[in-house]
Amino acid sequence: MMHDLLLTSVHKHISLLPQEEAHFISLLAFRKIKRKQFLLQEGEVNRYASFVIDGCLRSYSIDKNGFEHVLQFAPPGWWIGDMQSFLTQTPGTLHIDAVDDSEIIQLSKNDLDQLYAVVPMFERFFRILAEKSLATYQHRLINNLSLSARERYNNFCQLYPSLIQCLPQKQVAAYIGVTPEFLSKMLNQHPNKD
Amino acid sequence: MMHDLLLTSVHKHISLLPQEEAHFISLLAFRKIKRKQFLLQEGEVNRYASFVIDGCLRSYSIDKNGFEHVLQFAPPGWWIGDMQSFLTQTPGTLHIDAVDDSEIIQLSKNDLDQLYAVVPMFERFFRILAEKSLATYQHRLINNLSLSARERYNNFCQLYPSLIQCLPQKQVAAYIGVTPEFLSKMLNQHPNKD
DNA sequence: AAGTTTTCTTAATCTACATTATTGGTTACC
DNA sequence: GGTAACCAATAATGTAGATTAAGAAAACTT
Repeated sequence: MMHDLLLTSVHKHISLLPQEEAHFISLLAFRKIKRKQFLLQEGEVNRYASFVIDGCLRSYSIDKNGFEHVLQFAPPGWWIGDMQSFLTQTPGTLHIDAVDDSEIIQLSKNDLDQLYAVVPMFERFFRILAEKSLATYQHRLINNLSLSARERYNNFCQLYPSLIQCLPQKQVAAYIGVTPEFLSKMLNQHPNKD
Repeated sequence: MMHDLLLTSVHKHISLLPQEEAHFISLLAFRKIKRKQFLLQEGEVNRYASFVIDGCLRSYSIDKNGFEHVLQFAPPGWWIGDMQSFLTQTPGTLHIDAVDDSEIIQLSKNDLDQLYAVVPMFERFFRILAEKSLATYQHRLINNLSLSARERYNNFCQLYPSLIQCLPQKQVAAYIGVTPEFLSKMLNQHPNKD
């Protein structure tokens, strides 16, 4: 069923009564996003948490020279949003769009806040998600400070083997923090060097 | 009183009954850490969440060439730990030591897990902390991908004006991701350029 | 199927930052 | 109070990766 992936993820961390689960499901909205369509643009308020069930989205910022820097790719099973904007409900700095035709499930900030009051177990669920995500970003930051471009690329391949196949090279470059030209040169001059 | 700073922080996000607060306090352990003393070393399991009430700690990793990269500074009012190690209770990759003589309050992973069961409101407290921290790391990552060393330095000064005063330059360098030599040159060649 | 857009490749040149080495100035400590 | 340990400054040299520019190869569009 449509919510299976999300419910599986929820049940991995918390147990719910049938009516709690039903209430949760009643708050969810299904939505399709076509390739290259925006889910969010810089300056907008991120009013929904979005869970990807098919396709792939990405969040990124555009710097003052017009270059894109990818914060996150979200294949099925991942949440995506502009955290800062979502938490404070103020205009954000990130763009989010679909790199493939995608299907997502959305939960509004208002509904989420009410969900916390009605089913406090969700506090735990999102605490655990946030903590794991936090540890991941800390690790990525350390990697960016200490590894070479080649090492960051190998890392990415190892961490997201499914993404490497479906993403254009320039997106990978914008994630690991090099120009597309340099990534191309690197891959063709020292192929598969590990 | 000794726990004031921590309780103020807790009350900013959640309300507690007197006996809930008393229970929380009963789980806390006070500890002093002398300058340069280790709170945690690479390969150890991080069994305690630590809240700084005086002084300043830092967490950092050491790369294969022996260079330090600072993940976080923790002045009074901040939590510090190796998140990955704390969550999984497996050996971690970070070092944590005191940059000044410090005083901290510790809460063990076991006690914290029990606290969640006894006083579920703490799920919310630590969810909020994790979410805010997550947004901060995302922002720092984007900065590292898109800004020059000079801009990252200015950013640091603006974000942590109190730290700039008490930290040696080489620690700031290890945080923003440049060598101490380059930071020194940068500051003396283009002083205060903003 | 031709045309348009996007992505990848290659190569020359450039630069932000690293590396190495030396110095002098503090602070910590037997 | 001397010596070790640490920290900042400076400078010469080196390099990973950026920039610019161009053309080739895919990939969508109609």
